[in-house]
Amino acid sequence: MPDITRTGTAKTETTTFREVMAEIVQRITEGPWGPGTLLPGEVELAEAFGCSRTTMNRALREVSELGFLDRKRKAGTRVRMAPIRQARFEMPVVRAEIEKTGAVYGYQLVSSAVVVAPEWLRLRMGLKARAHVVHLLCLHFADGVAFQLEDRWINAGALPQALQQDFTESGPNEWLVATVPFSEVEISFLAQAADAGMVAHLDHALGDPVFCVERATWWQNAAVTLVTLAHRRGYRMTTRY
Amino acid sequence: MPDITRTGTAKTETTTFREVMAEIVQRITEGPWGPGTLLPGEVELAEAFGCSRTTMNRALREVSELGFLDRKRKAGTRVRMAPIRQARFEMPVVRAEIEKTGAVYGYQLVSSAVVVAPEWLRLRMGLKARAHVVHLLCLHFADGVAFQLEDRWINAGALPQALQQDFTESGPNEWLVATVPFSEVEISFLAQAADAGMVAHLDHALGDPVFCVERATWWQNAAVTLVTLAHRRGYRMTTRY
DNA sequence: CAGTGGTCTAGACCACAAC
DNA sequence: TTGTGGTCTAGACCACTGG
Repeated sequence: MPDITRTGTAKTETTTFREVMAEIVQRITEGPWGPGTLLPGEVELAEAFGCSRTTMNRALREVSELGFLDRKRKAGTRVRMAPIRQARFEMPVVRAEIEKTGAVYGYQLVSSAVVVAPEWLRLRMGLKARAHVVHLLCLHFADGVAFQLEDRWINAGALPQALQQDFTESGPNEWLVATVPFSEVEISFLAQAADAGMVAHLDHALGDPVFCVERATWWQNAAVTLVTLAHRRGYRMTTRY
Repeated sequence: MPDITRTGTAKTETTTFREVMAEIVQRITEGPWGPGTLLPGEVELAEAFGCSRTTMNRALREVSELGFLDRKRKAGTRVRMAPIRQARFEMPVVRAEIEKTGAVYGYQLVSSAVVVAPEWLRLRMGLKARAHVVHLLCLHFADGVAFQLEDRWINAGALPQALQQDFTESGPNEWLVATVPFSEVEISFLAQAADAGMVAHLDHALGDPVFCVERATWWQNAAVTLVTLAHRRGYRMTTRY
């Protein structure tokens, strides 16, 4: 057996953990390692693949993160009976999402007000009684056609700068990500019946099914903002894996 | 903020990469490393944190995967101006989703038929003309209440066993994941108006907004199955990060 | 061209969990 | 108790890319 190890200058390319990953995935999806198979230990695999245990460990760890493997100490590495079906959606800023399709992005502030938080919002975000919030309605256009209606609440207690901010030229989202960049987020996808606001600004009839994304944001345990993004007819959020 | 530190009472004197991660994330979110900051090199950081460069590399890599950092050779490691907003949804098998809430899972086959694929399906999945498909309607219950309506098409050309399979006792999903375990998947989320089938089996009125998940699956470039999962009223798909 | 991250290695100790 | 994965280390070479 010729020496294939890393220092060799042979034509055999160095064994990288990505190659090992690829081989493992292939053995799982097409090869001999069907669902439920118990894989050999790391040491044995490393020998068989001609790499160090460290490299094999990384390969197995990453394949595991892809959802194919289940790893437990002492129990070993086992091919999952069913892969972990996890969908990963990138949530770009609306502007980027629209411009990526080649369309021209447009923005319009529909309404802006400072109000006392309604009760449902206080409960939803954990606000104090009589907390003041900024309530915004904004429209995002793709090539002049309404694409998304943004209904946003900003907690003025946590973010008093929002009271002074001017949202007539650019949306609150872009201002927020620059101001409160890293925060805890809860995202929901849901189907909603079109209300008057959506009918007025999007191409919907009253009661039409509307695909909505709701995003609540906290920063250092304080509620920052809650936003509902209503999309135009036929919108779908898609991903592959 | 996700809990990065190891669960349990790790008391080791050695600096683990999770601790390093936690510290880095804290410096980014609350500390001195605001958006745009250029971090010191790995070697310098490793010294400062009292760990090896390998460990620091792993910590930085994982923080980077969380979406906080942007790493480039020669350019160095920089704090992102805006975090990568990505939502990650786990898509459990319905049974698991229902049983996780403590409810009792129930299943019922509504209808089953072998038909020639309609044109829209042929186009959607890339099937040959006159391809035969199995068309199933199934119901999933939580504590006896209809939870999800499954409208599934299976390509009999790619999966002839489906023609013999009996789906009266358990759903096609569980059979499929055991038969075609790892495949390429396209998932869409959308809002649909309730049709007659949904009205008949779920608690919907005609035209009600229904949250649907559509999943198309291929295996080795052959279309396997297309399924639409219609959910009951008020269903939301939620995730935190 | 040179600096930074990307990765590999060999060896070691440890934590968890199955037996 | 013991086997398996989890992780750390020190040192090394390499690949990409900014200046």
